[in-house]
Amino acid sequence: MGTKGEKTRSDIIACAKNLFYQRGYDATSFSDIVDASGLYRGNIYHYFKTKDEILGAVVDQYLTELRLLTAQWSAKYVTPKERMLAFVGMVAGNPELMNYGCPIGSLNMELGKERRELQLAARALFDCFRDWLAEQLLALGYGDEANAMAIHLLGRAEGISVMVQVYQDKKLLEREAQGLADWVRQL
Amino acid sequence: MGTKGEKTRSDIIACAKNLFYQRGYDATSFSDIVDASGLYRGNIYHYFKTKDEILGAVVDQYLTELRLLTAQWSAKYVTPKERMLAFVGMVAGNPELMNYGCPIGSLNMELGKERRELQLAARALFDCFRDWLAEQLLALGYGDEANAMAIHLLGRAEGISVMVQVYQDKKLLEREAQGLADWVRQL
DNA sequence: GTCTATACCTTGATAGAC
DNA sequence: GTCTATCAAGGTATAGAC
Repeated sequence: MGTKGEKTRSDIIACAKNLFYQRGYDATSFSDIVDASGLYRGNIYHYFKTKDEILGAVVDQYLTELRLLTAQWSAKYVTPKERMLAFVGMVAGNPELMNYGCPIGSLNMELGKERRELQLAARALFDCFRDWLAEQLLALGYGDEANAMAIHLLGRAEGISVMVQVYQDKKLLEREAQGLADWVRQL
Repeated sequence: MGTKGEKTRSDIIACAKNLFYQRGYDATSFSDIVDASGLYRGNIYHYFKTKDEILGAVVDQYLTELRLLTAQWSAKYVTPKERMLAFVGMVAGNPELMNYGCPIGSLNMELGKERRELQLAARALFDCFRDWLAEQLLALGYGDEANAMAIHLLGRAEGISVMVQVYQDKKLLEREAQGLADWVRQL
């Protein structure tokens, strides 16, 4: 596999990732990806036979990024609370939420509607955060509850994403993120 | 306007409402609505010129239902807390959340992606719940915060919907709904 | 690995007979 | 108000020359 091919491939993935996030998976056509990438139809078909295949690669790309992100947080912050606050900070400091919502949440919701095979792959992105958060909660001394608490935290973050996207209100984001940070601190 | 026409029209709306919820707005084609309704293409075009028009009618239909629902809660329950618990109970007792998520939330998220004109109409559904919840919080003695608290409650409910749809876990729904009910009780 | 051309299907939308 | 036939546009998918 040559270097040029790898670049083309990753360009396609980056383009599709953006479009899927900003327009949604269904609303993005194969042609949209062709246009946005500046490549030729057949060239893209050389790498991916179907749109679903591209989605698989996009999810893999997300997964790689999320693993890197959580690893960086683990390296940068020492205490479990600081680490979880880094997660909350990511939500609070993401103004794109107002325009397109949470990339992971919106993708899962869309695929969760009668496309469960595809959603199962996208669910791994939630698992990634959930497991990392549960690790921190275990370190804080929570035992069996750690997993449920991690899902609670994730759900709160998703709820904030939804409301922020619906009302496009920066104050709302700040206020709710603050509330979630408080929840982490009182653990 | 004849009775028959009214029935046909409401049949179209009911069909589209179902499909939009179960598959999503983009994933539902005009032909899907034709097939599901059992009517003929041209007949549907007689009532609605575009798919967007059908969406508008579906949103209106939701709005009518939500207003009826909150009015019924207001009539059935006396205290503000009981009323808000009725809202939480609706979330807890809705197993369809596992399959398709929150109808209002998923519709808004989908339309919120570069289709803001359409999403603005769908936002009214959130406003309906928000205003009614804020009323209850005002009655509880919360002043300026009532609105923000109503949005917090709505957001929590949306977050639960997302996580339940993603993990399709009934225990998760029960546990999180319980937590939300506790939050209402401690107000 | 790059690019052109095209086949074929589904989409939203319409005109007009009944 | 009901139904049929059809439209142009845009969709996915593919073959094959370079």
